[in-house]
Amino acid sequence: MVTRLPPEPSGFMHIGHALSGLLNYLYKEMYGGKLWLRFEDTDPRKVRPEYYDSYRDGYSWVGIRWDHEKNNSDDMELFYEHARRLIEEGKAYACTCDRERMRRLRAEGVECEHRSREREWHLEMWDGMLSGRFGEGEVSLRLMGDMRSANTTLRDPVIMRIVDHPHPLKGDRYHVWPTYDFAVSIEDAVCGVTHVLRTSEFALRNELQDLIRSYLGMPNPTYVEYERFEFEGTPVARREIRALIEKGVIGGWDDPRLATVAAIRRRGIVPEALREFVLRYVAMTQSRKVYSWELLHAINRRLIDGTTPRMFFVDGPALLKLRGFEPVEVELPLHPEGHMGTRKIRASGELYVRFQDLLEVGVGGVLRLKHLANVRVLEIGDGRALGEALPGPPEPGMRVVQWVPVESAVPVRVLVPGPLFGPDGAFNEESLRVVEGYAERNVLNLKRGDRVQFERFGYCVRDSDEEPVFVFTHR
RNA sequence: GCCCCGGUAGUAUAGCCCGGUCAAGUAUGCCGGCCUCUCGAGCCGGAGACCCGGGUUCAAAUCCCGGCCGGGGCACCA
Repeated sequence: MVTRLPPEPSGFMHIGHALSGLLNYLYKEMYGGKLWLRFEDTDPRKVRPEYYDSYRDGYSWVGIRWDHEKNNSDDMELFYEHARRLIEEGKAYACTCDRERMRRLRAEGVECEHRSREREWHLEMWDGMLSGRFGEGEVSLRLMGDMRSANTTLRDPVIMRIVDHPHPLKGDRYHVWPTYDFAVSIEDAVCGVTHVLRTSEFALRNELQDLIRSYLGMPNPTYVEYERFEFEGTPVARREIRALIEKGVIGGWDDPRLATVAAIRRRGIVPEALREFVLRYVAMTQSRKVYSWELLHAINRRLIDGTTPRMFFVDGPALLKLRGFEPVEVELPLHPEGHMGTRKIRASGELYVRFQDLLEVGVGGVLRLKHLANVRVLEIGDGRALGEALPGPPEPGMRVVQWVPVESAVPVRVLVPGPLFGPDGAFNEESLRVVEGYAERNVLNLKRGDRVQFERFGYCVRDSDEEPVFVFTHR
């Protein structure tokens, strides 16, 4: 069994590519087969050199290991050879119709006069294409298909066309490029691909690609189609994302609200979570699916929980002064199960706690400063309060809260991404909330990419080495 | 407009091909409880679905027909 990953290096890799890649990888692993990474880079105008690596990195990151790699652009001579053979055998012809006319005739199912020209003329035109005698759009090579087929892709599609634009890898060495269907058909056969697992927008092309191969005497693969993967409130279409970036609505391709691999990685999703997600929730059915992020987040949470240290972060802080409190240094576990060691915090009589907690406990109420002391609230003012430390251990029923000493508090910002679009398709103005507050000093020991769970707030990833800025992963 | 393909709880899936064991399983989310010095983890319990209408059959989520709804394709892009 041989499967393949066929990315077009023309934009950033997103979660859909990762999921689809995982499906191909997992299947070939299951059957002990081979996997190809093959770049579909036959449109010189769209391909950008930096995206080749973006896919290699992305696939590697999710844990995919491929057995072979190539670029379609490496096989230009092969495409030329097969194209010529098709003309010689009367299976392809040169056509000088302009784009508009070709489109109309194909829609109407009508053959043009070029189709019935003599073979020598087609051969001569083909040679002319290769030698640079024609400019872009003047001639193209078409497959002898079926102009009356209900499947419109079979109506003599163009298989080779002239492109006057340098290719990022090949420079201006080639001016005649294969179209997608021609390149894929040949490459899948050449690579020995036995199973094509892909999204269903290609379904109509199966018949065409099989036809091309039958003309060339090549074997066909088995096709398995499934719907594209969408996630709630998150656009995946490149042009849509590009528009958002250009409008300045989002920061870039790794904006944490996005579903690009760069974004979910930055946000703290681990690759194992994606793998488990595929096994558990992804089915190769053709029904429409819009996954909710919760499904992925729940898996991710379980995976990172045991190895993520806990720290204190107070959002919506209020200054709490404690009457009669002796400064102490407390040592608290980095993880409730105790296997991650401890951290220390020196606490004095002035602390930040969540104002909301104070309000909910109310004057006269008692709350527990976790691992520090019980406190009776004496007064609550505007963003400040006065309390009295009580001796003794925590008692059942007390609200246990996080706290940060004023003198060592680190001002922290947490970027909390939400859905970019609401269910009605309207842009979500609050898609990125910036939560400000104070965190314990120990957060400064965290490096960019390190995760923490801010207790009673959620899992976060440090986003910058210079500043204490975090990205919210999930609850 | 033409051509394909789908429709199981809020979400994603299992079951459908080979009709009965499905008064429909699982996960997540939600609600309630237990546990816990986090609103995290863990444990227990609860509510929640076969798009609609016909047909075939002793029996239909499963087979057939129609309708409705949804998705995709109709480039010298991939």
